[in-house]
Parts: sequence; structure tokens; C-alpha cells
Amino acid sequence: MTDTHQPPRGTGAELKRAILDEARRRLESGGYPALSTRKIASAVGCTATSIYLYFNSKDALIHALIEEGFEDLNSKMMAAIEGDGPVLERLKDAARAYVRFGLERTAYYEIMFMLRPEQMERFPAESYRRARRSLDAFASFASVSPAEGLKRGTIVLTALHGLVALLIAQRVDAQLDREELIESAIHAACTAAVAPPF
Amino acid sequence: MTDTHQPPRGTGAELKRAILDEARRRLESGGYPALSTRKIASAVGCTATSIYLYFNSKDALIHALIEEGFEDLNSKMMAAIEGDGPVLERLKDAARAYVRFGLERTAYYEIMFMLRPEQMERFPAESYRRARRSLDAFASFASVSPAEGLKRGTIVLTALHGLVALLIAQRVDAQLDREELIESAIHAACTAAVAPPF
DNA sequence: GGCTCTAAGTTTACACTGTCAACCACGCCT
DNA sequence: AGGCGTGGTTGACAGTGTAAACTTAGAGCC
Repeated sequence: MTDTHQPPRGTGAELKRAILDEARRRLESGGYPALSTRKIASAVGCTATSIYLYFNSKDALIHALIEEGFEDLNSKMMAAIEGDGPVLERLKDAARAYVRFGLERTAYYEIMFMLRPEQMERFPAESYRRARRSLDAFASFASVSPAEGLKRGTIVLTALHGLVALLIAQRVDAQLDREELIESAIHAACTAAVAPPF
Repeated sequence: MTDTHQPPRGTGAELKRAILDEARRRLESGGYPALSTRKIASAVGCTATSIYLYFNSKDALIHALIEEGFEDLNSKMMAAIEGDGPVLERLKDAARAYVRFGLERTAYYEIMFMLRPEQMERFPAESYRRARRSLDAFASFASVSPAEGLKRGTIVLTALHGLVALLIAQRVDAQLDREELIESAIHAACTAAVAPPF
């Protein structure tokens, strides 16, 4: 498990890549707690402090992973949104993509959305906004004004986040049929988003 | 700040109380990170290991705080639910109570709902269910069957959780009017909950 | 009084964590 | 040859939660 395989590691930029690769591997297999600077270093064949030559802090390393996660999530949602078909159906497809991402790439989802702010320096707001293009796409849907669109898009995303977060934390009643719950929640959130203003 | 006031601390059950009190104080003033066994101990005038005489682990201590949080949250929501007035309005009032709790007692909310499962042994499921009486009340609303009610109640709670969690993490666009967003999200979630099945 | 038994706390230690300051080694340039 | 910067390591610091062993105080009983 603590795979101390020592592939002739590179140096300089190569080492940086190796560190990032190892961090990604560990995140995917062991989640956030597996991201220890010392463990990453020993697996990659360098010392813990060498990581600081390429990342200002552990958080900076994690930010790089978060960025990767946003890239994946965004592309999946954009693909759904840019499809053809009725607006509501595309919205739902994007929502399904979001939920699927959260449940399949749980470790990524956690570092992207579930780290408490004091626990980690917040992902830079600027990157976050850029990373959130899909929200803008959401916002452009079925909205009278841009402001109303932003609001509605945000509401959908918060609803989806709550669903995913509680599912991940296993804080949803086990009696419920998972798939049915998800589909119903998506339906509720998306139809509300395209409903006439109240 | 690291108030090493040493009030003639008690012993036995009194010490346990003192520990819990200090933990609560620290949680409220400094959030989750302020909950260090050593800091609590030194503030209360005993050693860190003494805490383990009364709590099996740090998590057990936190569980006690979580229980307090649920008690507060539950009573507030139940008060709203058991009021008089139309169902939808009572539902919204309960939702408002939930959101207000999350935004006012943030530190409590975080340990109750936002700790990642690996980070802390999950709050015992049995306690959690008991702590969640308000969900059952939700479920009893506007539902054809109990199963449908549970599902709808869960969907509302997930939506509210997502809203609160992202607000706390400051991951909601700052341009949005906070109060308006909250009110709209509550409206969307609650009206969907009492809508006819789709 | 003197013995034992027990409960309550403390001391000490272990294995971690992220990170910083000082140090060393090498290749390039003058 | 000498100086310098770049890349990396060593060793340390200040934390963390927690387990094992030790000490101390008090109660019950002969």
C-alpha cells in the first residue's frame, strides 16, 4: 500500500510532475488524508521539504489538484449543456453530470467543495470564478435578466451540492432509493429554475 | 486569548462538565480548529490525557457538542413547524430557522454537517436519526405516502444544506443579495416539496 | 492504627503532521 | 580558479491525538 517504489525520479520540472502525479494517485486511492507531504515525498523518492521548491505550501499543491478537478467537472457539465434538446432536459443532464462527478470522483469533490475554509486556505477566488464557467451557462438559461439568471443558477448548484455532500457523508436515510432520490432532487431543482418568477 | 484562567476546577463529574464547557466556549469563539485536547485541558487546568477519563476520544467529546447542536436546531425547527398557518408557510419558517441556525451558529453547523467522514468518526447513526426528528415532521407534510414524504423532506434538507454550506464557505457569488438568495432558495425548495407528484 | 483496593490524574512517550533555516553539492560563467 | 545560483537534503520546531505506566488520595475493613 505505502508503495515505496522508487522509479528513477526526475529532477526540476520532472520532479514537480512526479510530485503532482503521486499526489493525484494518493488522493484518488486514499482521499484527502492520504495527502501527507512526507508520504508523497517518500513515495516519489525525495524529501518532504523538496515539495516546497515547487509549491508554496501543501495547500498550493492541493490547489493544483482542485484545478484539475474543476477542469473535469466543467467539461462534463458543458458537454451536457451544449447538447441539443429542450432547455430543461439539458439543464437536467448537466445536473446529472454534476452529481455523477461528485459520487464517482468523491475525493476530488471533497477537496473542491467540502473542505472547511479554516482548514485550508480558500481556493483563490479568481481561479474559482474561472473554474465555474458552467454556472454562467446555467445562468444564461431561462432567465429574464442576467442577475436573475445568476441567482437561479446558484440556487440549482447549491441544491445539487447539498445532495452530493450529504450522500457522500452518508447522512441520507438508507431506506431511500438512491437513484430515485437523485432523480427527484434534480427534477425539483431544475424545474424550479426554469419556472416563472414568483 | 489563550485564557489560562484557572478557576478552582472541580473533580470527577465536575471536571467533565468543566471540560465540556471549555470545549463549547472554544468552539463558539474559535471554531473547530480551536478544539485541541491540549488547549482545552490547559484552559481547564488539567492534563490532556485526563480528558480521556471522561470521553473515549476527541471525537466523543465533539459528539457531545454535536448533540447539543441538534437539540438547539431541532427545537427551533419544531417550534416553526408546530405553529399554525398554512402548511407551506410553516415549512418555510422551519427552513428559515434551519438556515438561520447555520449562519448564526456556524461552528456548530460545521461540526454537525460539514466534517468529512474520514476526518471524524461519523456521528453515531442512531443518535443522528433521533436528532433528526424535524425531518420526520417535514416528511409528514404534504405527502401521499410516508415514503414519498421522507423523500421530499430529504430533498428539502439537502437543498438547505447546500445553501448553508456554500454560504459558510463563501463560495457564493458576492454580487448576489444574500437575503434574497436565501429567500428564493427556500421558496423553490419548499414549493417543490408540496407540489403534486411529477 | 495499618492494610489493601480503587478511582482520579499526571508523566512520559510515540508516531504523526506542515514547515522553516541552515547547509551541501553541482554546473555555469567570468 | 573563483564565485555564484540552482536544486536538494538535514535537522529542527511546534503542534497534534492518544496509549502505557506511574503516582496520589481516599474508602473499607481487620
